[in-house]
Order: sequence, then C-alpha cells, then structure tokens
Amino acid sequence: MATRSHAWSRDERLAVLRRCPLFAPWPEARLADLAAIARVEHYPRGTEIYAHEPERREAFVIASGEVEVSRGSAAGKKFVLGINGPCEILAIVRLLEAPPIHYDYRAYEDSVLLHLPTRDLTAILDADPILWRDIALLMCARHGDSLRLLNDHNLGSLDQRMAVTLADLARIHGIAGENGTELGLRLPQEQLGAMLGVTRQSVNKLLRGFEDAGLIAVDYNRITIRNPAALDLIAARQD
Amino acid sequence: MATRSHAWSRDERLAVLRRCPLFAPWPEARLADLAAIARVEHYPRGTEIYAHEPERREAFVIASGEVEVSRGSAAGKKFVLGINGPCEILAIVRLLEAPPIHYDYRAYEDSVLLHLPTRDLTAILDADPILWRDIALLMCARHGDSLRLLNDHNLGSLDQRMAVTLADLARIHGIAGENGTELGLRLPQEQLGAMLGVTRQSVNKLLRGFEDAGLIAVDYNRITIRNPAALDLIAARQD
DNA sequence: GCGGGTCTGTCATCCTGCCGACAATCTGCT
DNA sequence: AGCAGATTGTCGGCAGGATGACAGACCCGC
Repeated sequence: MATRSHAWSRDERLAVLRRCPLFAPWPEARLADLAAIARVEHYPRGTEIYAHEPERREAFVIASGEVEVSRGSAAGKKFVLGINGPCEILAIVRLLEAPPIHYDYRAYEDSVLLHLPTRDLTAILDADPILWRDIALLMCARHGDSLRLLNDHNLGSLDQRMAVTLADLARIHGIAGENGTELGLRLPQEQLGAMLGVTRQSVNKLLRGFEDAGLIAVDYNRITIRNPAALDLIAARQD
Repeated sequence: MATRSHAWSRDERLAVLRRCPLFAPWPEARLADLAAIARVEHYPRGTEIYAHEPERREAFVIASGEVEVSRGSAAGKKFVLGINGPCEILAIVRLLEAPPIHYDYRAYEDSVLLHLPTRDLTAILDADPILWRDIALLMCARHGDSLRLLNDHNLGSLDQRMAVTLADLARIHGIAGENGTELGLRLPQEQLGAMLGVTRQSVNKLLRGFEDAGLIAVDYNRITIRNPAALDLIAARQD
C-alpha cells in the first residue's frame, strides 16, 4: 500500500515536526524523541493509508500532501469528515485504548506522512507530562470543530454549509499550494457531496447558483473561488 | 438565576468529586484543591445555567439532576446536543482561551452543580501536569461521541437515530434514577425532535411505529422503554 | 373543579433533496 | 487519433420531512 520512496534523514523528520503548531513549542529533546519514533511513508494520490483497520494504534502527521478522512456505510454511501493539509496531526483519538470511532484515511494528493505509534507517543508524553496539556487543548479545539460541523448540519441551510465547506477547503489548500489571488480546488462534485451529506446532483445545482452569483467558477474537476469575502458572508449568515 | 439552597460542606463537595470517573483516580490533595475552588449552585428544573454567555470561563460538574446542552439559531430553532446526568463534567472546552463554539446550558431537572472556574482548574492541573493526561483522554472520548453523532446524522436513517437517542437517554436516566425493569423517560416529543433535528410531527409518527412494534410505550410527557434489546438492535443496524 | 398552559394526534399541502437515467464532456493513456 | 474511465449537466418522478392548522387530552395551581 505504501511505498517508501526514500528513508528520510533524522534532520528532515525534525524539520517537519518543527513546522507543526502542536509540536513547535516543545523542547528540543522531545522533538528528537518524536523524530526517533516517526516512520516516514509516501502515499501516491488515491492510496489508502489505513482503511478498515480499527485495531491500528498509530497517529500520523502530514508532512506534505492532503489526506481525506472518511467513513463508509454498508449501503455504499460515504461521508467525508474533511480533507486535511500539511502539519495536521490525525488519528490522535487513537491514543485511547478503545477508540470510540474509526475513520478511514486516504491520500487525496500525493502525501508524505510521519507515523507515530501511540504506544511510543504516550511514553514520550508521560516522560514530560506537561505536554499532555497541549494534547488536551488540541482535542478541545478538534472537538469544537466537530461540534460546529454538527450544528451546521442541524441548524444551517445547505447553501450555507456549502459556503462553509468551500471556505475551509480553500484555507487548507492555501496552506498546501501557493496562494494566488484566485484559488482553484481540485474537487469533484461528488466529493463535495460526500462532505455535505448530499448527492452530486444537489451539489451541481447549488454550485450553478453560486457561479451565477459570481462567487465561484466551476470547471471540470475544479472549483475556483472568485469572491472569498462573499462566500464568508454566506457562511456567517444567521438564519 | 441560581438559588443557593444551602452552602455545601467541604466534605460534601469532596464526595461528589470522588464519584466522578474523571476525578476518582486523582490524589487526595488534588481533590481537596478542586473542592476548594468549587462553587455549589442549585438550579430548579427549567432554569438556565448559562445561556448567551460566551465569555464565561467555567466548567461544571453535575452533582445531581440533569442538564440539557443546546444551541439556538436566529430562526428560533433549537438543536439539543444532549442531556447529561450526574458525574458528568460539562463546558470543559472552555479550558481554551477562545472556545471554538458556545452552547447554552439549562437544568432539565432540578440540579446541583459544582462550578469550576477554568482559571483555577488549569492552575491545579499545571501543578500536577500528569492530570492533563486524563483531560486529554476525556476529550478524546468526547470528540468520539460527537463524531459518532455526526455520522449518524449523515449516514443513518431517522428511525435508527431515534433508537440510538432513546437508548442513550435511557442509559443516562438509569444513572439518575433507580432502574426498574421498565424505564420511563420524561421527554416531550418536541424535545426529542430537537435532539434529532426534526419536527415534533415526524417524531410522533415514528414513535407510533415503535409503539406498534412493542418497543416502547408512549404517554403524555413520557416514553417508556419496553424492549431495550430490540431498540439496540435497530440502533446497531447497518444500512 | 376550573382555567391556562403544555403536550399530543392528525391532516392537507408544499418543498427539498433523492433516485434513476442518459447524453455530453473532459482527461489520461496507448 | 482513439478509447476507457471519470466527471458533469440535466431531467422527471418520487419520498420524506417541513409547515401550518386545529382539536383534543393532560397537568398544575388557584
């Protein structure tokens, strides 16, 4: 599944960790410990990172690329929780002995990941327990994100949710690529539908409306944000 | 808003904290510290605990009673995240300087709460930082809960969601009250609708179906679980 | 036991998004 | 150039839930 293109040097792994907001403030010695336990893997676009492996106890950091977090149903439907960019740490919930939920991870673009076995990670944290504080605060933030999503699904209208999602994706993609005045997202409408919990047809109609309003441009496999400010305005609208 | 029925003794406050799964394993000295910062308040059924106070930086522990966590929209709709019973710690996300989301808290039954100002709480945690570990793991669990909810809303059918919700409420209520063979919940259909994100009419029709199937009994202001096993079966069904 | 507030049962109507289908278009590869 | 696969544009029919309305039942306090 994963192809190790080349073994990264310890310094390269350190550099990646230093760029992560979570790890950046940590003492050098701890970063070195992390670098020591990190396993580098390269995943080409579309590859599964781990799917259907509820047992696997590894968190990972995105060194480069984009990773889709999703969950399938027996009926063949798929719900995409989000697409994450560089410097994010994922699967952190697997710190728990029995993770309360299991997601599938897939490389949405060519990606390089640093795998951190939770066993080794907790050992490092226990050695310098104030670091648990950072983990706790990170989890608070994550929890807030999912609650916001839950609220949007229950209280917000569909066009609003789409505006929020597009703005989020633009922000993540802005980190991954260079940011010009206009931002093009490689994003099939079906994918967007899976994030919003609706069908591609519904997405298509909505996108059309947004395009007519001059907010975005819709092309094959591509959505370009033309007016981010107006998008944010819709996203923030109170119903 | 809150009426302090009587000032609880330090030992009474300690006893409450000791019953919480989160705090129970903590050293005596820390529990004493917590008891020292805890402010006891009593809220009659229906009272707002804090609503529309995004600035307030206090977590709280439910000593007794039940607390509804909800969020309103400008359109007058309300989404109820859940109803929590004794020994739960709520508003923990306010440990963050800038909480990412704000919920309203209301006493669903007569309740006694221990308020813990986050400023004092973090001081205690920082003094014995391994305790942050427990907070981090708690947040992982909470995060998992909200993710599960999010998934149910996106992938599951409505009857399934209702089965899950009823089972959850029964579990919480089983802690609050005594558990006979049959469990009656004081639960207006509108309330259930607010938890599921649907109208009371839709809930009514569904409840009727469940009642016909012998799963529950529906009375005025009351839903009685008759066949918990069958309910769990629906909840666990894979679509 | 009376009255106001709350909750339930039920209906007809509307609307949003789903489903299935099909043609057209684009991309990447040979 | 040509082909296979993926993506888009679009339609009509359909279903589930929203909405608004109204009557009736229930509870609690006076």
